Amino acid sequence: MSAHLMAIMAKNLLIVESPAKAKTIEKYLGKDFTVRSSVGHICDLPEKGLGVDIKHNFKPDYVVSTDKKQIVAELKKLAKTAETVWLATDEDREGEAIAWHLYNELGLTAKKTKRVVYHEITKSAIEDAIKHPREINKDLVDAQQARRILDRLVGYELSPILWKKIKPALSAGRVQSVAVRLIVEREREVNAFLTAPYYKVVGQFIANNIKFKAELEKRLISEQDAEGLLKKLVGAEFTVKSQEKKPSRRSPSAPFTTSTLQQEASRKLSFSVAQTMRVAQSLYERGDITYMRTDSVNLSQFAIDGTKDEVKKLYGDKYVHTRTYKTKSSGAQEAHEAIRPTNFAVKEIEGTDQETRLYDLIWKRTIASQMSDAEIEKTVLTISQSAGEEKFIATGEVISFDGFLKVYTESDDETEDEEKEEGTLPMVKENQKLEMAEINAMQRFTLPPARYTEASLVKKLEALGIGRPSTYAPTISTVQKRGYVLKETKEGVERKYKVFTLKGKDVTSVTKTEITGAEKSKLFPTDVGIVVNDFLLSHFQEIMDYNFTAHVEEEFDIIADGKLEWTKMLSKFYSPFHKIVETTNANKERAAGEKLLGVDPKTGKNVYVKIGRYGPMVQMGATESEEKPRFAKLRADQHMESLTLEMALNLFLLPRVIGTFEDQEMSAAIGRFGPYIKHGAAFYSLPAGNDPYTVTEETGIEIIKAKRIKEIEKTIQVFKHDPEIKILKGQYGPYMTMDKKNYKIPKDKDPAKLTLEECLVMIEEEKKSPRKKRGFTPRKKKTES
DNA sequence: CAGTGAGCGAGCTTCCGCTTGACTT
Repeated sequence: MSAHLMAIMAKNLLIVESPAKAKTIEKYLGKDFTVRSSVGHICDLPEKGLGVDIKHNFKPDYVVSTDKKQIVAELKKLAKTAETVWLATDEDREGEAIAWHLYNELGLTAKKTKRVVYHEITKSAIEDAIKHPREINKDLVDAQQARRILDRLVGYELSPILWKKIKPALSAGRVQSVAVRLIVEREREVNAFLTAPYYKVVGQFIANNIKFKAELEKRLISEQDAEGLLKKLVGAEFTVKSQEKKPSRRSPSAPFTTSTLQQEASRKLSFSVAQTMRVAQSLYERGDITYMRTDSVNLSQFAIDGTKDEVKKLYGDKYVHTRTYKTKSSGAQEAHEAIRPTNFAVKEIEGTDQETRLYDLIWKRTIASQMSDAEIEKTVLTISQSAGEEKFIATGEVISFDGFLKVYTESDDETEDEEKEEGTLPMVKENQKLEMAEINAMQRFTLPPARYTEASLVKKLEALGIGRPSTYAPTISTVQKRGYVLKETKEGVERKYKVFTLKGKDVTSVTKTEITGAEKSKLFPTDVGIVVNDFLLSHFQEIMDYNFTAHVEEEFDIIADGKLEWTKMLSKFYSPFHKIVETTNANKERAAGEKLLGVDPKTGKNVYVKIGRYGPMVQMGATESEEKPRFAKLRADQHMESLTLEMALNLFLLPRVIGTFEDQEMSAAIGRFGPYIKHGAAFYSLPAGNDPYTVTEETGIEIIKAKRIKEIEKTIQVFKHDPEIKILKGQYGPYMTMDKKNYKIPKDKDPAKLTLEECLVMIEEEKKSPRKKRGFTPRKKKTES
C-alpha cells in the first residue's frame, strides 16, 4: 500500500447495518471516521442442509452469505488499516449477533474493537455513543443463536415431513404455520356462523325545528315484535325524559411503528403490506423519514422539539402537548425510533403519488401524537312515550375543542353496516314534548367475525409476539407463495330485508335488497393450507400453539440475562420435538386429507378427494387395485370440504373427445385459463357461450378455423428459410417474434420488406443491449435542511 | 398459457431475521 493511501485512510472504521444510516452518520462524525455498513447479517447457517451439529451440542456451521462475500472482503480490508473498529450495529439480539459475526469474520481483536449503541440517529446521540463504548455482549449473542437454531430445527425438520406426507416444496415454521392457523380457524368460524335477523328501530324526532335520530334501547327479535311496536306507537306522545351531558376526552395515537403504519396505510390508502414497505423504504433512502422497520413508539428529544415548533407555528400554543408513549407489544426490542419525518417543516414531499400519500400519513400521525387531547361533550337524551315502557335513546357528540383531531384520526377496521346514529342534538329541556316525524324498524343481521386482511393479520401476529417488523411483509408473501392462503376479492350476494315505517297514523312495510358478504382483499385458506394446518396441529401441538413464541422468547430473555445456557435450552426443546418428528416419519400413512365421497354408479368404483402432487384432485378407483385409477384436478372455485360426489363425477367427464378434424382428435376441457379445445398440440379457447360438456364437433371445427384466419390476419411476414421468426401485427404496432420472445421493429423500417438477415441482426442487438428501466419518474432533489 | 397424479427411487424443495439492489411483460 502506498504511503499516500495510508495517509488518507481514516483512523476509525465504524460499521452500522444500513447503508443509508452510514451516510447520515458519516456526516456527523467528521473525517476521522470512515462509516460503512454490513447491509444486515453477514453470516448465516448454510441454505442447504441443517447446518447444526446436534450431537456436538448444537454446534452451528456459520458461512458468509454469498451476497455478502464482497462486503465482508471490503470491510476486512478497511479494518486492517484502521486503528479502531467501532461496531455500531443495532442494539438488539440480531444486531449483537451481527457485531459478533463481524468481529469473527474481519479477524478483529478485543484491543482494537469497540461496541457502541444508540437508539436514534441524531448528532448528539451518536457522539454520546462514541463516548460510552462497551464490549460485545456474548449472552445476547447466545440468545440470538438459540433463536436462529430453534427456527432452523423447526423449519428444516418439519418441512420434509410435509413433502413426504402431503406434497413437495411445502414448508412449515414457527411463524408462518401459526399465521396460516389463524386464517384457517377464522375461516371455520365464519363458515360455522349462523346469522340471526333482528330489528333495529330508529325514530326521527323534531324539537326546536331540528330533526334528530334516536334509537330504541333494545333490538327486537321478530317481525311481529317490530310491526307490533310500531302499531302500538300510533298516536303516542313522545317526551324528553332526561338529558345527560358528559364531557370526555380523546387522546391521539402513538407515532407509527412498522405494524401500525401497515395497518393505517391499508385502511386509509388501501396499500398492501409489501407496498407500504416498498414506499417507506424509498422515503427512508431519500432521507425523508426515519427507519421504517421498528417496534418502538419512542421519539427522540430532537423530534419532540421539532413537532412542538411545528404545532405552535401552525395551530398555536393551545394545541401543543408533548407526550411520551410506551410500547404495548411484549416482544419489542426498541432498537430504533418510531417512524417519523426527519424534518417536520417539510409538510409535503415531491415524489410519486404513493410516496406523497404515505409521507402525508406519517407526518400527520407524528404531529398529532404531540398535540392536545380533543375535548368532546357527549349528550345522551332519553325519550319516553305514552304507549308503553319502551324508550328511545339519542346520543350526540359536540367537539368543544378539536385538539389533535385537527390533523389526524386513526381509522377502525371496517365492518359491514353497524353505523352509529350520531349527530347534532337540539337543546331541549326535561319533559319537553317532541314531534315524531317517522319511525323505522329495519331488519338487520348479526355479523360473522371478519376475515383477516394482510394488515389485520399483522396486527394479530404482533399482539401474539410472533414475527418481527422486518418479517411481517415477507411472512405474508410466503404463506401466499406456498399456496396456503389466497388474497381474494369476492362479490357479495343479494339479501332481502324488511322495513316497517310508522308515519302519521299509518304503519307500512317494504322489502328491500342489499348486497352482503362482499369481501375486498381478504385472506382465505386454500385446501392445501387447511390440510397442512390440520396435519401440523394433530402432531405438533406445541409449535402450533399461539403462545409458543411467547414461551421461547421468555427463555431467550433468560439466556440474554446470562442465567441459562443456550444449548441447554435447545436440547430441552429438541429431544421431545425430534421424537415426534421420528415417529411421524416412521408412520407410512400419507396425510393428503383423503376423503371418500361415494361410489361411481357406472363402474362401482370408489371416488375420493385428496391433495395430489399438484394440488387438490379427485380420484376414481383405489391405488392398490390392478387397474390404474383415474384422476382429475379440482376447479379453481371448488373446495375439498364442500365437494360432492356429483361434482366429482362431473370432473371426470373432461377432457371429452368431441370429434376429429384433419385426421386429428379434438377434445374439450377446462384449463387454467378457462374452457378450451385441444387439437393435436394446439389449444383454442372456447368463446363465451360454449360449454365444454356439450360443445359439438361442428362448433369445434368452426372455432379452429376462425382462430386460423385471425392468425393469418395478424401475420405480416413469415420467412421460408426460418419459419421460427415471424413478423406480426400487435397491439402496439408491428413486432418480431422468435422462441416465444418478442422484439421491436424500428419505426423507420417497413415491416413487410424486412429480410431475414436484417431481422436476425436486430434481434441479436436487442438481446445484447441492456433493457431500459421503465416506469421511472425523475424526482426533484430535496433541498438540504 | 391449458398436460401431470399409484408404485419404484434419483434429486429437488424448506426456516426466521437482518439488510438492499437488480430485474421484467
